[in-house]
Amino acid sequence: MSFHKNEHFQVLKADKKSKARAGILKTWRGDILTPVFMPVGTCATVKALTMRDLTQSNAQIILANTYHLFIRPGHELIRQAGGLHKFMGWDRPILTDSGGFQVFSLSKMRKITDESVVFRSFKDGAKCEFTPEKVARIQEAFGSTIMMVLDECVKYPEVEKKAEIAVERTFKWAKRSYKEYEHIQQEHNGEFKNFMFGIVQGSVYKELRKRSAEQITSIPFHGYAIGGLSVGEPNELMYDVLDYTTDYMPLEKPRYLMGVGEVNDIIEGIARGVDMFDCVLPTRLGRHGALMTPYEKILIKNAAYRTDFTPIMPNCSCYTCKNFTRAYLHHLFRAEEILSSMLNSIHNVHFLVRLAELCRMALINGNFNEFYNDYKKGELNKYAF
RNA sequence: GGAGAGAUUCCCAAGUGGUCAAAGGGAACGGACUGUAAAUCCGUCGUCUUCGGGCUUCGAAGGUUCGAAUCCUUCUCUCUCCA
Repeated sequence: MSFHKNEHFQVLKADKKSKARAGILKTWRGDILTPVFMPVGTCATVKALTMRDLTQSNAQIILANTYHLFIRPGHELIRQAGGLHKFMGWDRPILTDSGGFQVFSLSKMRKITDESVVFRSFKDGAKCEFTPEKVARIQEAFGSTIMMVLDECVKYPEVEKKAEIAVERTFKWAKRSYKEYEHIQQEHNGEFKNFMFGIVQGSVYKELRKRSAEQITSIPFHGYAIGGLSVGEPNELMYDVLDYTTDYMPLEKPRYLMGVGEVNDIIEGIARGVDMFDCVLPTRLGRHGALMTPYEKILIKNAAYRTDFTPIMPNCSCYTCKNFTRAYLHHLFRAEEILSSMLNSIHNVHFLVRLAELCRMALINGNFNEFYNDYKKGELNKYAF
Protein backbone atom coordinates (compact mmCIF):
# COMPACT_ATOMS: atom_id res chain seq x y z
CA MET A 1 0.00 0.00 0.00
CA SER A 2 1.27 3.40 -0.89
CA PHE A 3 1.17 6.43 1.35
CA HIS A 4 0.32 10.05 1.04
CA LYS A 5 1.94 12.53 3.37
CA ASN A 6 -0.39 13.76 6.06
CA GLU A 7 -0.57 17.34 4.94
CA HIS A 8 -4.27 17.46 4.49
CA PHE A 9 -5.23 17.59 8.16
CA GLN A 10 -3.81 19.58 11.01
CA VAL A 11 -4.83 19.86 14.61
CA LEU A 12 -4.53 23.55 15.43
CA LYS A 13 -5.50 23.49 19.04
CA ALA A 14 -6.27 20.78 21.55
CA ASP A 15 -8.25 21.14 24.74
CA LYS A 16 -6.34 20.29 27.90
CA LYS A 17 -9.18 18.82 29.93
CA SER A 18 -10.83 16.77 27.23
CA LYS A 19 -9.94 15.15 23.95
CA ALA A 20 -11.51 17.98 21.99
CA ARG A 21 -9.49 19.64 19.28
CA ALA A 22 -9.88 22.21 16.55
CA GLY A 23 -8.38 21.41 13.20
CA ILE A 24 -8.39 22.04 9.52
CA LEU A 25 -9.05 19.51 6.81
CA LYS A 26 -7.69 20.71 3.51
CA THR A 27 -9.48 19.42 0.45
CA TRP A 28 -8.95 20.63 -3.07
CA ARG A 29 -12.52 21.89 -2.96
CA GLY A 30 -11.73 24.04 0.04
CA ASP A 31 -10.76 23.89 3.68
CA ILE A 32 -13.01 22.39 6.29
CA LEU A 33 -12.64 23.88 9.72
CA THR A 34 -13.29 21.32 12.41
CA PRO A 35 -15.22 20.48 14.50
CA VAL A 36 -17.80 20.61 11.76
CA PHE A 37 -21.40 19.65 11.30
CA MET A 38 -22.25 18.41 7.80
CA PRO A 39 -25.88 18.57 6.62
CA VAL A 40 -27.12 15.52 4.77
CA GLY A 41 -28.37 15.69 1.22
CA THR A 42 -28.95 12.05 0.42
CA CYS A 43 -30.41 12.46 -3.04
CA ALA A 44 -28.12 15.31 -4.09
CA THR A 45 -30.28 17.79 -2.22
CA VAL A 46 -30.37 18.81 1.38
CA LYS A 47 -34.11 18.51 1.56
CA ALA A 48 -36.01 21.80 1.44
CA LEU A 49 -32.85 23.88 1.19
CA THR A 50 -31.26 25.67 -1.72
CA MET A 51 -27.49 25.86 -2.07
CA ARG A 52 -27.86 29.53 -1.16
CA ASP A 53 -29.50 28.58 2.13
CA LEU A 54 -26.66 26.17 2.84
CA THR A 55 -24.02 28.73 2.05
CA GLN A 56 -25.75 31.29 4.24
CA SER A 57 -25.86 28.74 7.04
CA ASN A 58 -22.08 28.41 6.67
CA ALA A 59 -22.32 24.76 5.74
CA GLN A 60 -18.73 23.91 4.77
CA ILE A 61 -19.46 20.49 3.35
CA ILE A 62 -22.56 18.41 2.71
CA LEU A 63 -23.28 14.72 2.29
CA ALA A 64 -24.89 12.72 -0.45
CA ASN A 65 -25.55 9.01 -0.68
CA THR A 66 -24.02 6.49 -3.05
CA TYR A 67 -26.88 4.03 -2.83
CA HIS A 68 -29.63 6.54 -3.52
CA LEU A 69 -27.83 8.28 -6.35
CA PHE A 70 -26.80 4.98 -7.89
CA ILE A 71 -30.45 3.93 -8.03
CA ARG A 72 -31.53 7.33 -9.26
CA PRO A 73 -30.38 9.05 -11.43
CA GLY A 74 -27.37 6.69 -11.75
CA HIS A 75 -23.66 7.46 -11.44
CA GLU A 76 -23.09 7.45 -15.19
CA LEU A 77 -25.58 10.23 -15.62
CA ILE A 78 -23.87 12.18 -12.87
CA ARG A 79 -20.52 11.59 -14.55
CA GLN A 80 -22.07 12.85 -17.79
CA ALA A 81 -23.33 15.92 -15.97
CA GLY A 82 -19.74 16.71 -15.09
CA GLY A 83 -19.80 15.25 -11.61
CA LEU A 84 -21.97 15.66 -8.59
CA HIS A 85 -20.80 19.19 -7.82
CA LYS A 86 -21.72 20.49 -11.20
CA PHE A 87 -24.90 18.42 -11.30
CA MET A 88 -26.24 19.87 -8.07
CA GLY A 89 -24.65 23.28 -8.19
CA TRP A 90 -22.51 23.04 -5.07
CA ASP A 91 -18.83 23.84 -5.23
CA ARG A 92 -17.75 23.21 -1.67
CA PRO A 93 -16.70 19.73 -0.56
CA ILE A 94 -19.10 16.81 -0.74
CA LEU A 95 -18.80 13.65 1.29
CA THR A 96 -20.67 10.66 -0.03
CA ASP A 97 -21.74 7.85 2.20
CA SER A 98 -21.08 4.44 0.77
CA GLY A 99 -24.38 2.69 1.24
CA GLY A 100 -23.01 1.05 4.36
CA PHE A 101 -25.79 2.57 6.40
CA GLN A 102 -28.31 1.04 4.02
CA VAL A 103 -26.81 -2.35 4.91
CA PHE A 104 -28.34 -1.59 8.30
CA SER A 105 -31.45 0.41 7.46
CA LEU A 106 -32.59 -1.80 4.59
CA SER A 107 -31.73 -5.01 6.43
CA LYS A 108 -35.06 -6.58 5.53
CA MET A 109 -34.36 -6.34 1.83
CA ARG A 110 -30.69 -7.15 1.53
CA LYS A 111 -28.37 -10.12 1.46
CA ILE A 112 -24.84 -9.74 2.69
CA THR A 113 -21.82 -11.97 2.04
CA ASP A 114 -18.07 -11.46 2.26
CA GLU A 115 -18.08 -10.73 -1.44
CA SER A 116 -20.83 -8.16 -1.64
CA VAL A 117 -24.16 -6.89 -0.45
CA VAL A 118 -27.27 -7.24 -2.58
CA PHE A 119 -30.07 -4.74 -2.04
CA ARG A 120 -33.54 -4.51 -3.38
CA SER A 121 -33.95 -1.10 -4.94
CA PHE A 122 -36.21 1.22 -2.96
CA LYS A 123 -37.44 2.52 -6.26
CA ASP A 124 -38.65 -0.58 -8.07
CA GLY A 125 -37.50 -3.59 -6.06
CA ALA A 126 -34.82 -4.51 -8.61
CA LYS A 127 -31.70 -6.21 -7.29
CA CYS A 128 -28.54 -4.20 -7.08
CA GLU A 129 -25.20 -5.49 -5.92
CA PHE A 130 -22.58 -3.44 -4.14
CA THR A 131 -18.96 -4.47 -3.72
CA PRO A 132 -16.33 -2.27 -2.06
CA GLU A 133 -14.73 -1.78 -5.47
CA LYS A 134 -17.95 -0.84 -7.18
CA VAL A 135 -18.88 1.62 -4.45
CA ALA A 136 -15.46 3.28 -4.79
CA ARG A 137 -15.94 3.54 -8.56
CA ILE A 138 -19.40 5.01 -8.21
CA GLN A 139 -18.05 7.66 -5.87
CA GLU A 140 -15.24 8.32 -8.28
CA ALA A 141 -17.88 8.97 -10.94
CA PHE A 142 -19.57 11.41 -8.59
CA GLY A 143 -16.31 13.20 -7.96
CA SER A 144 -16.96 12.99 -4.21
CA THR A 145 -14.47 15.06 -2.27
CA ILE A 146 -14.54 12.48 0.49
CA MET A 147 -15.62 8.98 -0.39
CA MET A 148 -16.52 6.48 2.27
CA VAL A 149 -15.68 2.81 2.18
CA LEU A 150 -18.44 0.25 2.09
CA ASP A 151 -18.88 -1.13 5.61
CA GLU A 152 -21.24 -3.35 7.51
CA CYS A 153 -23.22 -1.50 10.13
CA VAL A 154 -24.99 -3.82 12.56
CA LYS A 155 -28.15 -3.08 14.46
CA TYR A 156 -28.40 -2.47 18.18
CA PRO A 157 -28.49 -4.63 20.11
CA GLU A 158 -26.49 -7.24 18.26
CA VAL A 159 -24.77 -10.31 19.68
CA GLU A 160 -20.99 -10.14 19.88
CA LYS A 161 -20.44 -12.93 17.39
CA LYS A 162 -22.35 -11.13 14.66
CA ALA A 163 -20.74 -7.83 15.52
CA GLU A 164 -17.38 -9.54 15.18
CA ILE A 165 -18.26 -10.94 11.77
CA ALA A 166 -19.21 -7.42 10.71
CA VAL A 167 -15.91 -6.06 12.03
CA GLU A 168 -13.92 -8.61 10.08
CA ARG A 169 -15.97 -8.10 6.95
CA THR A 170 -15.64 -4.35 7.29
CA PHE A 171 -11.87 -4.76 7.50
CA LYS A 172 -11.74 -7.00 4.42
CA TRP A 173 -13.87 -4.53 2.57
CA ALA A 174 -11.75 -1.61 3.76
CA LYS A 175 -8.62 -3.27 2.32
CA ARG A 176 -10.38 -3.88 -0.97
CA SER A 177 -11.65 -0.31 -0.97
CA TYR A 178 -8.21 1.12 -0.45
CA LYS A 179 -6.78 -1.10 -3.14
CA GLU A 180 -9.40 0.17 -5.52
CA TYR A 181 -8.56 3.70 -4.43
CA GLU A 182 -4.93 3.02 -5.36
CA HIS A 183 -6.02 1.75 -8.75
CA ILE A 184 -8.00 4.93 -9.29
CA GLN A 185 -4.97 6.90 -8.16
CA GLN A 186 -2.76 5.06 -10.68
CA GLU A 187 -5.24 5.69 -13.46
CA HIS A 188 -5.00 9.39 -12.65
CA ASN A 189 -1.20 9.26 -12.55
CA GLY A 190 -1.29 10.08 -8.87
CA GLU A 191 -3.29 13.26 -9.45
CA PHE A 192 -6.56 12.03 -8.01
CA LYS A 193 -7.35 14.62 -5.37
CA ASN A 194 -10.37 13.20 -3.62
CA PHE A 195 -10.09 11.51 -0.26
CA MET A 196 -11.22 8.19 1.09
CA PHE A 197 -12.19 7.54 4.69
CA GLY A 198 -12.31 4.17 6.45
CA ILE A 199 -14.97 3.20 8.96
CA VAL A 200 -14.56 1.59 12.38
CA GLN A 201 -17.28 -0.79 13.53
CA GLY A 202 -17.60 -3.07 16.56
CA SER A 203 -21.03 -2.29 17.98
CA VAL A 204 -20.80 -1.66 21.74
CA TYR A 205 -18.03 -4.18 22.44
CA LYS A 206 -14.81 -2.64 23.60
CA GLU A 207 -12.53 -5.37 22.32
CA LEU A 208 -14.21 -5.30 18.93
CA ARG A 209 -13.98 -1.52 18.71
CA LYS A 210 -10.31 -1.73 19.61
CA ARG A 211 -9.67 -4.42 17.04
CA SER A 212 -11.66 -2.63 14.36
CA ALA A 213 -9.96 0.70 15.06
CA GLU A 214 -6.53 -0.93 14.87
CA GLN A 215 -7.42 -2.74 11.69
CA ILE A 216 -8.94 0.23 9.90
CA THR A 217 -6.32 2.74 11.00
CA SER A 218 -3.61 0.40 9.75
CA ILE A 219 -4.78 1.41 6.29
CA PRO A 220 -3.64 4.93 5.33
CA PHE A 221 -7.02 6.49 4.70
CA HIS A 222 -7.30 10.27 4.82
CA GLY A 223 -9.62 10.05 7.78
CA TYR A 224 -11.40 7.56 9.96
CA ALA A 225 -15.04 7.33 10.76
CA ILE A 226 -16.82 5.76 13.67
CA GLY A 227 -19.83 3.92 12.38
CA GLY A 228 -22.47 1.77 14.00
CA LEU A 229 -23.43 4.28 16.68
CA SER A 230 -26.66 6.20 17.16
CA VAL A 231 -28.56 3.16 16.01
CA GLY A 232 -30.76 2.93 19.09
CA GLU A 233 -28.33 2.43 21.98
CA PRO A 234 -28.67 4.58 25.10
CA ASN A 235 -26.79 7.89 24.94
CA GLU A 236 -24.43 7.14 27.82
CA LEU A 237 -23.46 3.88 26.18
CA MET A 238 -22.70 5.71 22.95
CA TYR A 239 -20.46 8.15 24.84
CA ASP A 240 -18.63 5.26 26.49
CA VAL A 241 -18.03 3.53 23.21
CA LEU A 242 -16.95 6.78 21.66
CA ASP A 243 -14.59 7.47 24.53
CA TYR A 244 -12.58 4.31 24.18
CA THR A 245 -12.87 4.11 20.41
CA THR A 246 -11.21 7.47 19.76
CA ASP A 247 -8.35 6.36 22.02
CA TYR A 248 -7.47 3.79 19.39
CA MET A 249 -7.55 6.30 16.56
CA PRO A 250 -4.59 8.42 15.46
CA LEU A 251 -4.47 12.03 16.62
CA GLU A 252 -3.24 13.32 13.30
CA LYS A 253 -6.18 12.21 11.18
CA PRO A 254 -9.73 13.54 11.15
CA ARG A 255 -12.31 11.54 13.05
CA TYR A 256 -15.84 11.43 11.83
CA LEU A 257 -18.76 10.24 13.93
CA MET A 258 -21.32 9.07 11.44
CA GLY A 259 -24.99 9.91 11.75
CA VAL A 260 -24.86 11.97 14.89
CA GLY A 261 -26.67 15.22 15.31
CA GLU A 262 -28.35 15.80 18.65
CA VAL A 263 -26.98 18.84 20.48
CA ASN A 264 -25.67 16.85 23.43
CA ASP A 265 -24.22 14.15 21.19
CA ILE A 266 -22.26 16.70 19.20
CA ILE A 267 -20.83 18.41 22.25
CA GLU A 268 -20.05 15.12 24.01
CA GLY A 269 -18.61 13.80 20.77
CA ILE A 270 -16.33 16.80 20.37
CA ALA A 271 -15.20 16.38 23.97
CA ARG A 272 -14.25 12.83 23.07
CA GLY A 273 -12.16 13.87 20.13
CA VAL A 274 -14.56 13.80 17.19
CA ASP A 275 -13.99 16.31 14.39
CA MET A 276 -16.84 15.71 11.99
CA PHE A 277 -20.53 14.97 12.34
CA ASP A 278 -23.38 14.49 9.94
CA CYS A 279 -27.04 13.93 10.58
CA VAL A 280 -30.40 14.00 8.86
CA LEU A 281 -31.99 15.28 12.04
CA PRO A 282 -32.05 19.02 11.34
CA THR A 283 -33.81 18.60 8.01
CA ARG A 284 -36.06 15.74 9.01
CA LEU A 285 -37.08 17.45 12.23
CA GLY A 286 -37.61 20.61 10.25
CA ARG A 287 -40.02 18.91 7.91
CA HIS A 288 -41.76 17.32 10.87
CA GLY A 289 -42.18 20.64 12.64
CA ALA A 290 -39.55 20.28 15.38
CA LEU A 291 -37.23 23.23 15.85
CA MET A 292 -33.89 22.66 17.52
CA THR A 293 -32.67 24.80 20.39
CA PRO A 294 -29.85 24.11 22.87
CA TYR A 295 -31.96 22.25 25.40
CA GLU A 296 -35.32 21.42 23.89
CA LYS A 297 -37.15 20.93 20.67
CA ILE A 298 -39.96 23.28 19.88
CA LEU A 299 -42.82 21.30 18.37
CA ILE A 300 -44.15 24.17 16.38
CA LYS A 301 -47.53 22.59 15.67
CA ASN A 302 -48.46 22.73 19.35
CA ALA A 303 -51.30 25.04 20.24
CA ALA A 304 -49.01 26.97 22.58
CA TYR A 305 -47.35 28.66 19.59
CA ARG A 306 -50.50 29.79 17.83
CA THR A 307 -50.18 33.30 19.17
CA ASP A 308 -46.50 33.33 20.06
CA PHE A 309 -45.11 36.28 18.16
CA THR A 310 -41.49 35.75 19.14
CA PRO A 311 -38.76 34.13 17.05
CA ILE A 312 -37.69 30.52 17.61
CA MET A 313 -34.53 31.73 19.36
CA PRO A 314 -33.93 35.42 20.03
CA ASN A 315 -30.18 34.70 20.01
CA CYS A 316 -30.18 33.06 16.59
CA SER A 317 -29.12 34.92 13.48
CA CYS A 318 -30.58 32.53 10.90
CA TYR A 319 -32.89 33.86 8.21
CA THR A 320 -35.90 32.24 9.87
CA CYS A 321 -35.24 33.66 13.32
CA LYS A 322 -34.42 37.08 11.94
CA ASN A 323 -37.63 37.38 9.96
CA PHE A 324 -40.41 35.18 11.29
CA THR A 325 -42.32 34.41 14.47
CA ARG A 326 -43.29 31.12 16.01
CA ALA A 327 -46.92 31.99 15.30
CA TYR A 328 -46.15 32.28 11.60
CA LEU A 329 -44.16 29.04 11.56
CA HIS A 330 -47.02 27.39 13.45
CA HIS A 331 -49.44 28.60 10.83
CA LEU A 332 -47.24 27.41 7.94
CA PHE A 333 -46.89 23.98 9.49
CA ARG A 334 -50.61 23.62 10.13
CA ALA A 335 -51.40 24.76 6.63
CA GLU A 336 -48.89 22.23 5.27
CA GLU A 337 -47.18 24.94 3.32
CA ILE A 338 -43.88 24.07 1.62
CA LEU A 339 -42.29 27.14 3.18
CA SER A 340 -42.74 25.46 6.56
CA SER A 341 -40.19 22.77 5.69
CA MET A 342 -37.88 25.36 4.21
CA LEU A 343 -37.85 27.83 7.08
CA ASN A 344 -37.69 25.11 9.74
CA SER A 345 -34.80 23.38 7.99
CA ILE A 346 -32.95 26.66 7.55
CA HIS A 347 -33.07 27.22 11.29
CA ASN A 348 -32.13 23.69 12.30
CA VAL A 349 -29.22 23.44 9.87
CA HIS A 350 -27.94 26.86 10.79
CA PHE A 351 -28.26 26.00 14.46
CA LEU A 352 -26.20 22.80 14.29
CA VAL A 353 -23.57 24.21 11.96
CA ARG A 354 -23.25 27.11 14.36
CA LEU A 355 -23.08 24.81 17.38
CA ALA A 356 -20.03 23.07 15.96
CA GLU A 357 -18.61 26.46 15.05
CA LEU A 358 -19.05 27.72 18.62
CA CYS A 359 -17.21 24.66 19.89
CA ARG A 360 -14.43 25.35 17.44
CA MET A 361 -14.17 29.00 18.46
CA ALA A 362 -14.03 27.99 22.11
CA LEU A 363 -11.27 25.51 21.29
CA ILE A 364 -9.29 28.02 19.30
CA ASN A 365 -9.64 30.53 22.13
CA GLY A 366 -8.65 27.94 24.67
CA ASN A 367 -11.93 28.04 26.57
CA PHE A 368 -13.70 24.92 25.44
CA ASN A 369 -13.89 23.78 29.04
CA GLU A 370 -15.86 26.91 29.89
CA PHE A 371 -18.14 26.36 26.95
CA TYR A 372 -18.68 22.75 27.96
CA ASN A 373 -19.48 23.79 31.52
CA ASP A 374 -21.91 26.40 30.27
CA TYR A 375 -23.60 23.70 28.27
CA LYS A 376 -23.80 21.48 31.35
CA LYS A 377 -25.17 24.33 33.43
CA GLY A 378 -27.94 25.00 30.92
CA GLU A 379 -26.46 28.34 29.90
CA LEU A 380 -25.86 27.81 26.24
CA ASN A 381 -28.51 30.35 25.37
CA LYS A 382 -26.17 33.17 26.31
CA TYR A 383 -24.20 32.42 23.13
CA ALA A 384 -25.03 33.99 19.83
CA PHE A 385 -26.28 31.41 17.37
C1' G B 1 -99.72 24.74 -2.54
C1' G B 2 -98.06 19.53 -4.44
C1' A B 3 -94.28 15.38 -4.73
C1' G B 4 -90.00 13.41 -2.88
C1' A B 5 -85.26 13.12 0.16
C1' G B 6 -83.04 13.79 4.70
C1' A B 7 -81.59 15.08 10.10
C1' U B 8 -75.64 10.24 13.41
C1' U B 9 -70.67 12.01 18.59
C1' C B 10 -66.51 19.44 16.52
C1' C B 11 -67.02 18.80 10.68
C1' C B 12 -67.79 15.26 6.55
C1' A B 13 -69.72 10.49 6.63
C1' A B 14 -70.83 4.76 7.40
C1' G B 15 -74.37 2.11 10.03
C1' U B 16 -81.56 0.02 8.67
C1' G B 17 -83.33 -4.77 15.44
C1' G B 18 -78.67 -7.31 19.42
C1' U B 19 -71.51 -8.45 18.06
C1' C B 20 -72.79 0.04 18.74
C1' A B 21 -69.90 4.72 22.72
C1' A B 22 -71.25 3.81 17.12
C1' A B 23 -66.68 2.26 10.76
C1' G B 24 -63.76 5.62 7.81
C1' G B 25 -61.81 10.51 6.81
C1' G B 26 -60.84 15.46 8.53
C1' A B 27 -60.10 18.79 12.49
C1' A B 28 -58.29 19.12 17.43
C1' C B 29 -54.68 17.59 21.39
C1' G B 30 -50.01 15.17 22.40
C1' G B 31 -45.63 12.33 21.02
C1' A B 32 -41.51 10.08 18.09
C1' C B 33 -37.55 11.00 14.64
C1' U B 34 -29.45 10.45 14.97
C1' G B 35 -24.13 7.87 7.92
C1' U B 36 -32.96 9.74 5.07
C1' A B 37 -37.34 3.53 1.56
C1' A B 38 -39.49 9.62 6.28
C1' A B 39 -43.25 16.83 3.72
C1' U B 40 -43.18 10.34 7.67
C1' C B 41 -44.94 7.49 11.68
C1' C B 42 -47.55 6.72 16.50
C1' G B 43 -51.06 7.77 20.49
C1' U B 44 -55.66 10.32 22.41
C1' C B 45 -60.18 11.99 20.64
C1' G B 46 -68.84 11.41 24.81
C1' U B 47 -68.19 11.15 30.12
C1' C B 48 -66.70 9.05 35.01
C1' U B 49 -63.47 5.16 36.62
C1' U B 50 -60.46 1.63 42.22
C1' C B 51 -59.35 0.21 34.52
C1' G B 52 -63.42 -4.82 36.20
C1' G B 53 -66.71 -1.49 34.52
C1' G B 54 -70.48 2.56 35.29
C1' C B 55 -73.35 6.55 33.14
C1' U B 56 -75.42 9.72 29.12
C1' U B 57 -75.70 9.91 23.38
C1' C B 58 -77.54 9.07 16.96
C1' G B 59 -83.27 16.26 15.43
C1' A B 60 -87.64 16.23 19.59
C1' A B 61 -91.51 13.67 22.19
C1' G B 62 -94.14 9.30 22.65
C1' G B 63 -94.67 3.99 21.34
C1' U B 64 -93.50 -1.42 19.73
C1' U B 65 -89.75 -5.02 21.59
C1' C B 66 -86.32 -9.09 26.26
C1' G B 67 -83.38 -5.45 23.33
C1' A B 68 -83.89 0.62 19.11
C1' A B 69 -79.17 5.03 15.80
C1' U B 70 -81.97 1.20 13.23
C1' C B 71 -89.37 -0.36 13.37
C1' C B 72 -94.23 2.79 14.28
C1' U B 73 -96.80 7.73 15.45
C1' U B 74 -96.71 12.91 15.93
C1' C B 75 -93.88 17.25 15.88
C1' U B 76 -89.57 20.52 14.44
C1' C B 77 -86.06 21.78 10.92
C1' U B 78 -83.23 21.21 6.11
C1' C B 79 -82.76 20.11 0.88
C1' U B 80 -84.50 18.85 -4.29
C1' C B 81 -88.22 18.90 -8.00
C1' C B 82 -93.20 20.50 -9.78
C1' A B 83 -96.87 24.62 -9.63
